[in-house]
Amino acid sequence: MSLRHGLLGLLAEGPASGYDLARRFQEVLGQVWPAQHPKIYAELRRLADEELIEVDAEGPRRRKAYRITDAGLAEIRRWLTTADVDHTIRVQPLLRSLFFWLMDPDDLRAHLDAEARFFAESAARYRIYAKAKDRGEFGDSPQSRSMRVTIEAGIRLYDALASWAEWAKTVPPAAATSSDADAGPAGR
Amino acid sequence: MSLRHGLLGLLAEGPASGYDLARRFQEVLGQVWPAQHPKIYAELRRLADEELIEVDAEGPRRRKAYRITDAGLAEIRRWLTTADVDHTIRVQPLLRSLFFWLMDPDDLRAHLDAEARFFAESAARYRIYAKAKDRGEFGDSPQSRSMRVTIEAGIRLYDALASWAEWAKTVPPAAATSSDADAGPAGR
DNA sequence: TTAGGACATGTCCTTATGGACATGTCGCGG
DNA sequence: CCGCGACATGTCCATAAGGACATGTCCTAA
Repeated sequence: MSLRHGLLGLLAEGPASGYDLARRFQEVLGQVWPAQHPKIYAELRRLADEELIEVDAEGPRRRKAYRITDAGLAEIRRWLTTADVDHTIRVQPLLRSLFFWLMDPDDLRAHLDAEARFFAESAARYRIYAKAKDRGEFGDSPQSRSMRVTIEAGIRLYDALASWAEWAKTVPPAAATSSDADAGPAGR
Repeated sequence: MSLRHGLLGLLAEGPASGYDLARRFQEVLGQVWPAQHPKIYAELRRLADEELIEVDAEGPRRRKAYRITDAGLAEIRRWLTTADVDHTIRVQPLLRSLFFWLMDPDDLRAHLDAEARFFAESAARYRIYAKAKDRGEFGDSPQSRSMRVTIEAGIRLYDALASWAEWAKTVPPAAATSSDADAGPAGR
């Protein structure tokens, strides 16, 4: 359950409404931590019940901005320092790659081309963010520095995946010269 | 819902029981695609209901081995070639890094040390697998080649994260010289 | 003045995931 | 022959996540 702490962390930067948070989540973490608004509104209510956040202001259109409380700040800090990190890397392309041997070589090449392109584009997108930050467009607050660190992770991860996809194209699907006997259920 | 296709893919390599599949999932994909046995058994039953797999043999201790059917093979191939890839990279350390500014610098350094160590160890673990495969310990079937590709992704991803964590340690937490005025709710 | 788009918050249902708990079998070593 | 560890399969519950559907407001431009 990291959404909870994601929200607390974002609220630590300053008051925001559920709508704001949904947008920020989508923008900054869309590729990394998807969260749709129903989940966010529900979680905000729960956080408010537990007094980790409180209503800061009510605006037009039923807008309700929340502010983090001292208890909330303590909780996010506790999470950051004492809670175990979940090291699971849930990346579907990795799962798929286990089964590449089931694919027609031409389909596979096309697939890897598309994947490499996608990863490279994602890396480029994060690079643009990083450049903007390095130019000072987001100021130089501690928060923006942390964002820069997150962005760097995105760049490195997507670069790694892009180069992996390129490399994967160079791996021949099966032993080229020797016995091709045991095709098993995969035989076409 | 990729567990379904994960199971189909593993069964495409040959018959296996739920227990076997749970072990393989844990072994090969433990860090990437966690799946505990209750889910696996339930999904196998559903797959059998839809006749994408069928019972291959029953052994001692209620052991039931499943075999993929032609329909199942067609389904996994369909998934691999036509289904959209989910490009979400669900990595909790990235989410956490957005909030590093909330951490005490010493805690953060210790945290990044531990993270770097963990990522480097994971990369090393995958490297050992890769070496074994390259020495021919897993034979040279198409399946093992795909596994080699998956392992390579693991290596590159963990290397990227390890170097990122090292790099992150070199980022000063905030503007060193200039104004340190607006501490906001984060002020200690 | 009115239609459309961005703002803003929700309900409801289904499926997924994690984790605790339960049950029983087989083989082996002491 | 008895106990233990690996084998093997499940139920049950709580929470998380995804996605469809619903509702209404405010502002702006045609």
